[in-house]
Amino acid sequence: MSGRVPRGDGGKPGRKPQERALRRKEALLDAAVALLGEGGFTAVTHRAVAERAGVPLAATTYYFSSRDELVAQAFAVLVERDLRLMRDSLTRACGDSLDELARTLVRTYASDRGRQLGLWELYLQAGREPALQHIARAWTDGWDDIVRTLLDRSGHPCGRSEVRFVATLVSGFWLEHIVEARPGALEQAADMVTRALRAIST
Amino acid sequence: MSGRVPRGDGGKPGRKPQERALRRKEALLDAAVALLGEGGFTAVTHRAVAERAGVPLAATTYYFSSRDELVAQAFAVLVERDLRLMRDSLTRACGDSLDELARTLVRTYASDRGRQLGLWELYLQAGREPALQHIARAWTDGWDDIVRTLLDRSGHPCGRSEVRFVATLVSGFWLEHIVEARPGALEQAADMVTRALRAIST
DNA sequence: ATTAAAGTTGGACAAGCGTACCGCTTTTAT
DNA sequence: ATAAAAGCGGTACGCTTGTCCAACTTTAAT
Repeated sequence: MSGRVPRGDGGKPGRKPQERALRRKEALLDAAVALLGEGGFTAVTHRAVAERAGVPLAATTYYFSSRDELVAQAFAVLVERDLRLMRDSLTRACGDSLDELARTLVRTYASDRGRQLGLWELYLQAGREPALQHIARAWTDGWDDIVRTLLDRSGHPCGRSEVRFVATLVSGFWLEHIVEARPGALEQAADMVTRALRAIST
Repeated sequence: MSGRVPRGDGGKPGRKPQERALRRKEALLDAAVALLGEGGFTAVTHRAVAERAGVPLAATTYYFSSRDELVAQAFAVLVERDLRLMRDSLTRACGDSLDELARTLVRTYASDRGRQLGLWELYLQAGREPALQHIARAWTDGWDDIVRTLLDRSGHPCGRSEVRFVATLVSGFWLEHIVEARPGALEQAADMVTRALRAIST
């Protein structure tokens, strides 16, 4: 038999993967992530991903055993990148005042609508596919962690419940803004978050 | 030519639609709504809807000019039913205490996971398809209205911002619970909502 | 040098999809 | 009665999809 199954990750040593192959797999994931942001879940097809990554169609089935696995890995990458971007953006500018803090929280969420839509789409998909569950939870946990760090550093340390409170509220406003794009929603959200912060800091 | 286009809604009088046809269209919408809850957006195909409704395939294209329109109308029906169910359930049991109010708010959200998943799925889809925008907004507005009514009747009247605050918070917790299904999430959510209500009632 | 694994690829397959056609029956206004 | 509109539905077209296969080349351990 010829070379099937690049690495099920749990088998015998065999040969070590070649560098070019790793780059190809990465390119495929990048393409999948980009497509997911542009056209959503249904846009991530084998052919579209392959063409975008500049590789032949058959390469997609060589590196990913199924479409579900490709989508799952793309979801994981997307979550990882999103959390890092959010962390970087939030830890940089960090004012002391509650109002400024709220404004920073809300503003950061407002970048790259397509990517965020894709992210939420996959998050929702996790409600039906158990294989995506742990990635969805990792997103929530990571976001909670960022909010906690931010609150701590701003001189408003608080418990788990309060963190969940702020994180969920911001996520909720964010989702609404991404989907409905109502004018002035961002400012209102910032006001509400300010109020929430004031509520938990007493 | 024979009978094409049942009613573009905006044309000449022509003939009035027959009763059996209306029931059929309703059956198709019911089937679409059910399928959307069971299998999500992608499960709503012409063939699946037709089979479910007990009508031949061609009937779906007769009553709906395209799949997008079928999905859009199913979305509208789903929103309408959801809001009514929520309104009925909430206005019935209506305690006075903040804690009881919060618990009622959260508990009501916890019914029929599949239907809720489908609803959120379509809501998110509205972020990409402008045709769905007004339905998504109707859902948000309707939910806001229910929350306002509930707060008013419980002796905690408040302004628009405060209503948005509570509505978004509850929706956020709800969405998390539907997707991630973490144990104890409902109780935590109720506590947080209680805290939020206390924050806005002072 | 040999050999087996890994990587690579064009092409094909069955299945499912949205949609359109067109002959047919039923209703209804005249 | 008659004709037009509306309802009806079997069938098929063209397309996209996920997945697979068999042959080929490259890599690396022996």
